[in-house]
Amino acid sequence: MSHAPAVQALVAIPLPIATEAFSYLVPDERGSKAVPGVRVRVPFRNREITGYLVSLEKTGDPESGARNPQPKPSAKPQGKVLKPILAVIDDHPVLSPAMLALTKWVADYYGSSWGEAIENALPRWVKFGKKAAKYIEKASLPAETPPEPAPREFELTAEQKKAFEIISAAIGKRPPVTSPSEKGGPEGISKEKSSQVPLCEREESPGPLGKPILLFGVTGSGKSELYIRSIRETLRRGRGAICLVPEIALTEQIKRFFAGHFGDKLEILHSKMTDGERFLAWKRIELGTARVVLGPRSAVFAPVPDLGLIIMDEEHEGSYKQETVPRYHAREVAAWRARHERALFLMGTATPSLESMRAAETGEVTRVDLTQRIDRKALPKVELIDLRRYEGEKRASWILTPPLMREIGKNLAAGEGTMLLLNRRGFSTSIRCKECGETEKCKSCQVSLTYHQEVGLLLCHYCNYRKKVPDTCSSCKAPILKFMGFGTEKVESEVAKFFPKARIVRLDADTTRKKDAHELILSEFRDRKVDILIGTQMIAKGFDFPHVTLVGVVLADVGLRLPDFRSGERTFQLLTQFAGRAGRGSKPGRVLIQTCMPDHPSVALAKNHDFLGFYAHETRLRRDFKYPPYCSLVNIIIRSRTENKAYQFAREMRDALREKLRDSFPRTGPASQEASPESQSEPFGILGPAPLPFYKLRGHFRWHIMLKLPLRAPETGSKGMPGVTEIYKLLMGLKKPSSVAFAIDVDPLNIL
DNA sequence: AGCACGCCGACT
DNA sequence: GTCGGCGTGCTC
Repeated sequence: MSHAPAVQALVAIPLPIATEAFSYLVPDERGSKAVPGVRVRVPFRNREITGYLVSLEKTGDPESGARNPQPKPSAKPQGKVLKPILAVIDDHPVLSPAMLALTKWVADYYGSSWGEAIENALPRWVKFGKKAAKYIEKASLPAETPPEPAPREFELTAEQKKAFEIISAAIGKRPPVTSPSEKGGPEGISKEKSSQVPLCEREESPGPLGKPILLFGVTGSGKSELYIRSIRETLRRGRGAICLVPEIALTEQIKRFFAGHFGDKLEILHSKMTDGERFLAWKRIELGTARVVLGPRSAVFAPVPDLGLIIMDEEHEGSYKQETVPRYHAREVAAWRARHERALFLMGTATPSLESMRAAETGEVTRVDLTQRIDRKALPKVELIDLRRYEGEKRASWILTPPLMREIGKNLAAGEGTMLLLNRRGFSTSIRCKECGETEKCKSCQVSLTYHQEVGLLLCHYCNYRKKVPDTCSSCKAPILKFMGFGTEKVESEVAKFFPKARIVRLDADTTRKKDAHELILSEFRDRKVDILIGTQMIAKGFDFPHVTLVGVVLADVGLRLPDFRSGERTFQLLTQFAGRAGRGSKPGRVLIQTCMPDHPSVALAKNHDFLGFYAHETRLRRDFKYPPYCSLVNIIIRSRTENKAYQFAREMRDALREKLRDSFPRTGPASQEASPESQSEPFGILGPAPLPFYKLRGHFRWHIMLKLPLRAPETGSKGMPGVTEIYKLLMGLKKPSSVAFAIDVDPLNIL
């Protein structure tokens, strides 16, 4: 019997397991190295794996088992003899206490294990090895950056000045949580509790200055300039900053914009960098050599010590949501992190998400408006072209109407840039049999196959299945097949046909397969080696091409009929953002939108750049039908190759959830049948199981269960409602056939 | 996730 | 009689 005060450690395991952390003994000789945040090798069942030490707890006598003075709900050694930690991998923590708390919150909110959330927050190289040491020295040196051009200084407009006053006041009134620590190392959260890690339950209400800011500024109103000044102000106070952009492709654009302002204090962080580059960047950030981090959503986890500012550009962008476990939204992670590290969270966009707009309405977020473009440039004039008026009419092209054609011609003659948008790639949407009316479909997805002329194949846009164009109909063998609909490839060939001298380039998922292709195409267009840029939504996002004066939408209705409550919002955003690409230089811009639904609010209100009008319209729908931001959604997707098994398991899951939530919903008993989304009397509840819009995808049959919960229930389990953590544990505890898989998606963006 | 344990089919 | 199929359950 040992009487020495033994030390126990909680270790998070990066596997999909409901138990959030496992207890291990810390052998005396490893005591000094075993601190929260280090990686450890531990025995796990009959193998050995790497886990993350998340906290330490002292116990009297480990052999006597379960008598913990303060039993943690998380880990229960329940009388078993604990196994010892085999080795401590790191000399210094790879996770600060702040990062441990953040990843814990991510796991709880989004329904993953703590270990998975930790692994997600760390760069790849941590997983493997420690070829590290040789880089560390290099990391503490300033990076060799080529001499940068002197930053262009812009005079702020009156509106920008006012906005900046609010922002800088918010930055100024946020002292760091801890007094700058001895080493200036990665410290983050208040000392009193920081040794015991799960401190995230603490919900302090942020004062008026603790609120995030939503910078709502029309396209071209100079948001980037405000970002630069905000970062500079943050640096001036000795604190660090993170700037998030929707896509890796946009880091280049912003980096160019930032060039000269932050010198070697700027570091880029994204997943397409090599491990070596990432390691160096990570270390420079961690050591405080670099103080400004720029990158896509994953950069929200950058280990910036004494973080003072998080910027999220194009806040409404769907790419901020991760589609793999943990399915986090960088906006929520940033908001939580900023709150707990006393940083300012600054979001910017011309078309806010309904969530952020609503938050501004309720006062959780401070809204700051920029209503004018810089230099008083006018917003481009938008013209709608009603395609129904041209129906049956004889015309040269059935894709490009005469007005659009005319404008393209004019622009070419004037030597100005033109962009054409169609949010659908490929050549033909489908090919249909003239005899029986059937279209060629993907065997594993039941979706129409799209014809791609360039590769001469039919492709499935969901699973990438490809096959040759058949000579005869697959279902009735009739030999007459007709090409239906059109995509970007067809637009390209059509434009080339009518404007043979124009230099045209296409930007979509197909032309950007190759590495750097994206940047290459864009720079060709920027350098005016190309007259017309044709593409999918990829070309609508945040780019600044001053020479573009004409912007055309080939068909605005794509996506407007999708069975997704966000389709209207997405279409409005796409049209408004795309319209904003025109007239950013000295000459005014024109926008032409071809549509069959000119009266649809998403189209009609985009014509007037009327975001507030759209918000008023859309928010009414969401409130009446109880959709976000008036409720929280949790989507559970169940899939199996065997049709019956998916459905059966989905029903078992539904029953278990009903049992669990029985008392939470005022009037929803187990007897209430599958609630329809239309029933307004019962706004909250369990919907489904229902087949997903793409019932058969990649050979899997897919069902989903939707939980409609009161706001904020995922996080706190408010109003007696279980939180996601509890639901996650419940679902993980169900006995599940191995042929069935399920995924939990909290605050889903796509109901697919 | 892995990995072992477990109970039913066609093979040296 | 065994090798091995993958359904089921557990990991401090």
